[in-house]
Amino acid sequence: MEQAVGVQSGAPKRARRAGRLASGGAIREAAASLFLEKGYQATSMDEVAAAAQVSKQTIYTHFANKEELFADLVLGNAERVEEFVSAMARTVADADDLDSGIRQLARVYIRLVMRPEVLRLRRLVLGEVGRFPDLARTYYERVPGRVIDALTTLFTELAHQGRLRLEDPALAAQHFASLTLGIPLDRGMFYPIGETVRDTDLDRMADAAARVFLAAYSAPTSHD
Amino acid sequence: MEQAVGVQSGAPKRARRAGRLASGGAIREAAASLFLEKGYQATSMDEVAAAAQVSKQTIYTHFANKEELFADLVLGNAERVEEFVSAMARTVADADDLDSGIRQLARVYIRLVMRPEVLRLRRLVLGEVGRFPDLARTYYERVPGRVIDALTTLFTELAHQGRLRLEDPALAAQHFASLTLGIPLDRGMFYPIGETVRDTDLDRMADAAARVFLAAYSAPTSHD
DNA sequence: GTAGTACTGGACTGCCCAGTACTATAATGG
DNA sequence: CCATTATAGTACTGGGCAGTCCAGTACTAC
Repeated sequence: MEQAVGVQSGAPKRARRAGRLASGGAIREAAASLFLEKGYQATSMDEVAAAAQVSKQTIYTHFANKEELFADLVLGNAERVEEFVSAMARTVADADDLDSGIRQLARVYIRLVMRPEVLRLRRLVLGEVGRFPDLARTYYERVPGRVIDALTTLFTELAHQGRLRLEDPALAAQHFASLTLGIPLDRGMFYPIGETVRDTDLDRMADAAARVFLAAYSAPTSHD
Repeated sequence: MEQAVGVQSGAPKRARRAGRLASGGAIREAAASLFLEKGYQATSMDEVAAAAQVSKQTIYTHFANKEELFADLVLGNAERVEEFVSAMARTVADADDLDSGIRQLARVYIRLVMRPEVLRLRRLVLGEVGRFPDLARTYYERVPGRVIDALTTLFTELAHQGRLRLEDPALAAQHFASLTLGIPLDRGMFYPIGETVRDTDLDRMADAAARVFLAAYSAPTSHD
């Protein structure tokens, strides 16, 4: 039972990466692709190493273990929500009137959430709620929860301006989010990717959601 | 390497089950509990056998393999949706007026979906979309999709009676479902069980959803 | 009583996987 | 030119798990 005799004579088959620690990015990418595709348990560290064209040992110099790699993927892009949050405020501010602003807001929102990688990430996190409950909670707070908070702030402002009529801005934000995402999201979660809804259909649904929202919340003596 | 010498001398430690095939039920129950608690991959057949107080071999006489046991759990209670579907129609028919009927409908709907075992089942199915895409699709069609269909039928009827004003009953059904379930469901999916929302809070949310729905869809010259 | 059936209990096979150990090689910095 | 560091490559450990096999036991029907 000889072990690690180490008479390696093979020629180097793989180009070294240029920069220091540059393989960290490749590992992240490979892990993201595999986890999102196959799930946490079904993805082995050997597969990640192969996909990243990296040795398994290298993964373990960048990440303590599989769980940490997973958490990095789930929360890694959470800051990018801020971009969307500020884009939301601009969308409404730049609109000609409130109706078209709300309609446009619904359109960008639903397109953001229905992106295949977002749906896959949601599935991934939900599937592991049992194993990583804290991660799921943190993800919810930082991503969908953050958007709801931003909507609440936005609607509070619009109510102060007399452009929306509402008592509870948080509730209105939830109603807007539910109406906009609603069924497409629920359905999209259950159906495998590749069956993405067409953009024109998403726009139609967003417009319908905006119509219902405005019927309940637009100020009676607004323009139009 | 002797194998299966078979000098079993232990006394029978476990009472035999009375009826023929009675252990099938015990296996189903144990599997449901474990799968819903820990997920598909993290649950071993040995655990199921132990929880059902049944030998592993017995499981394999009732179910061809782990996958089939899983599918049985996911789709096993799908027919029970019909009970809810007919209860829905009755809820509205029995109500004093349309507003209270819709409000009551929202209340029973949200309570149905927010039950912990429903949330867990949804998580379980979503987490395995990658492995069992057909199962996820079938589950969606038979359970949440079935409810949407029933709502569509109901709203079509109410529109014919002149009690709702709508062009697209399917869209209205989706809006009703989204408004009612919406955020509580989304949030409930991400947060571990045990943090169930109080019934009074659910009622408050249901009433608010009904209010928005009626603002957009109730016929202008209705009673009240 | 005899045959059939449902079951127990446990061993066993074959496989997979997270994480580690160890040696060898390339790039970088002094 | 040498030391350090990141990396490759690969074998290995320790463990788990699906599914099978087999010997033996209870219960039922005839």
